[in-house]
Amino acid sequence: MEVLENSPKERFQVSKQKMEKAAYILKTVAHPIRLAIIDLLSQEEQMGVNDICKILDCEQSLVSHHLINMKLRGILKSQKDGLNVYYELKEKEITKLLACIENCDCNM
Amino acid sequence: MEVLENSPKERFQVSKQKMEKAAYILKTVAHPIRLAIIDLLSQEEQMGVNDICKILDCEQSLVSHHLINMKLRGILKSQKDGLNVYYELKEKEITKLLACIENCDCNM
DNA sequence: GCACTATATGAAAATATTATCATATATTTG
DNA sequence: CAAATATATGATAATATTTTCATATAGTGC
Repeated sequence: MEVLENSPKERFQVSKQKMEKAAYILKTVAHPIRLAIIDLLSQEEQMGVNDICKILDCEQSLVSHHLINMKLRGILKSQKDGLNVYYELKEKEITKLLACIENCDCNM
Repeated sequence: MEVLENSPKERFQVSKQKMEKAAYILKTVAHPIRLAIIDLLSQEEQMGVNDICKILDCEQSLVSHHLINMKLRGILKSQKDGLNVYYELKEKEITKLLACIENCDCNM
């Protein structure tokens, strides 16, 4: 049984923080290139920067920026092997977002 | 049995479009105020603009912009009753996004 | 019609995100 | 060590999003 309840103000603060965190994750991911990267990495486990560039038909530098940013924000991790850097999903849960959105036809 | 397969290029185009659409929805929603509104409307079914303003402690004009934008992009719908305008989720599925994100602790 | 309330609108300012380009760094190979 | 390759970096430009403010519109009650 729940005994300690938060005051309305506390509850508000808690939910505010929660929303900020959620928005932060969503923003990190709300971009076609980034979603495509996540999609690739949900199928492929690991992938080198150049492969990603080729598949997405995207400039190396742009892809690199996106990868690094997503890594910084805790969505990806990477692993170096010689000249190559392999990126990987840090948190596979994130792929559920894509599934979740696909189910949600927001009549567009 | 699937007979017609897409060519790699077609497949790429399809997935590109899918990612753009998904990103569009995610962007619409990836903001603390908007998530808070969605959260409220997942509990309350319908809510007037002013109530939302008060609960979120947010300027009327700002809230209105967010509401109208989300409506425009197919996340909300609204209903007028006298002076008041009541907003409502158009697609309840969208609340699953929040649940989905909460499960996904992207170590932050 | 006047005052009041609720909501919308639009322009401008403030911020944040994304793309591009030139170049740096690091690793491998010969 | 020079050349080649893969990736990262950083500044800037291009764009997009968010906030603010002033004001418009529209409905209610007197």
